[in-house]
Amino acid sequence: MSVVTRFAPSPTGYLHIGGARTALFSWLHARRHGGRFILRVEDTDRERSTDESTRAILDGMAWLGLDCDEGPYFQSERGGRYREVIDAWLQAGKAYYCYRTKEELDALREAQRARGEKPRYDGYWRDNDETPPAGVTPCVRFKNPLEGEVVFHDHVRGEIRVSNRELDDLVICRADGTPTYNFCVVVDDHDMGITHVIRGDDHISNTPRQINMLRAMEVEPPEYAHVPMILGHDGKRLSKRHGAVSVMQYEAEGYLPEALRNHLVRLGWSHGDREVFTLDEMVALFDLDEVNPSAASFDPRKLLWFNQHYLKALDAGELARRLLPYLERAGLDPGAGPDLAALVRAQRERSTTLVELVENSRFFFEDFEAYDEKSARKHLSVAAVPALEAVIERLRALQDWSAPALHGVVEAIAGELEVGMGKVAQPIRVAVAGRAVSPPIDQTLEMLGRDRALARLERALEHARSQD
RNA sequence: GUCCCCAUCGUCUAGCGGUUAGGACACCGCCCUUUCACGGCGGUAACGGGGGUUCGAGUCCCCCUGGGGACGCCA
Repeated sequence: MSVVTRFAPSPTGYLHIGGARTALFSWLHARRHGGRFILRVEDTDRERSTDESTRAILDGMAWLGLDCDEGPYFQSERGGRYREVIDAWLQAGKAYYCYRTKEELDALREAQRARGEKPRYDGYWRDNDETPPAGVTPCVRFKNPLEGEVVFHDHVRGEIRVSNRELDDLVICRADGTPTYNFCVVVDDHDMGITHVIRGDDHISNTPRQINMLRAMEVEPPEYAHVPMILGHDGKRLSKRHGAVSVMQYEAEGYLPEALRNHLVRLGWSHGDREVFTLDEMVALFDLDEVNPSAASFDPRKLLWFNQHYLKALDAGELARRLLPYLERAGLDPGAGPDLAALVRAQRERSTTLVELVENSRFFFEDFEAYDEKSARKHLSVAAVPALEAVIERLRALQDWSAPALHGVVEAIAGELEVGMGKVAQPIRVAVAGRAVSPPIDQTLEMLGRDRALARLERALEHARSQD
């Protein structure tokens, strides 16, 4: 049988790290087995679901390269089908109307808790012939089996057994007529032919109930894999306090999808000593049965390392293309600077994100107001005057404005002045970049261009002369 | 409170009864060097505790501790 997996987020927020990892595992499992991957939006809670969230989730999936073969399906559009099953169950005695009010249920739960019991519905309206109270609109509950236990094999946890006594009769249809989550999942997973349910382990306790409902539909349950949660660096549940929790926030901060994907896949899954995986390699190697059952913490520093790794590894032309929006967002004109592929090659080993790369490269695109104070004091003092004078003179005369020729000039001047390369290169660097950090000075000058470089050198010479 | 789950360096992890407990990130040192980086080399650092089983336990079992999850007319 061909594999069908799904990712089923509820549109009540953006796509966060945990959801993205679940989606990735689900996608990988489908791809690995040549199956299909379905996206299903679980928007039965109309109060909390928003179109904006749906869009954010779709954007996040697209950015991560997790394309779906079917969907997105929306549960809000499948009301007829749910109604049909509910009516059938009511008819067959597999479900019943419950007239318990919210207040009664609260009191019941409170009493149970006070007695040290697990709070659960007491089954009052199950097989009850009493006349329904007037003025109460009932909800519908599923008749969970009273005896026996549910046993299933989980691909990451192994065998899981839960006694039906632990389970109560869950609401499948609210008083307002809308179906609830656990019920919709069951109908959808069956209708859509899902073979492997891959989801966060916070759903593990829903699984026995869902299996019971699947049995009520007289179908075999799919296979399950409950993947561990991702915790923040402090070991607590991931939240806004841990910085960027939305996948698209990482995009905004200049991370590459390759990096986030790679970091995510290594959270809970490994393949020997290997750290770096291309998408194709993940697809070829990923195995649900190798997923680690314990929760993992998200380490932003490792993500940074992956990001720089891909910055160094990816094609410079491709990265140049991806750099465009970041330049624009930074208020820079991509046409006002050097060739972008060359820029990427020069800056990627000293940048960890695209945003950082842009900031490190600002001076190539626009003039700066002032020198970095510390750098200017150190490198643009009167002591730098002779070197700057020599540099300006020689560069004016230089015919071939290329890195090798520029390198020759710097080297020659250092030799003539009998000083180290740093005594010449650093003043030039501060003069043209405004600070003491930049790519190798010959490359920096070449990319900057003759006119810009000479103008900035002259300005720096004036500055140096004025220091005392 | 009740039920369930998890447990190797700070973090991600390898390990699947016999290992000097390996790798990666981070950190520290050295080298390279015109800056910052990159790179190279080296280093610090872990089996939560207690009982078993076994000739032998990080690996299997139990308890404790710690952490997490679930207990909605939320998903």
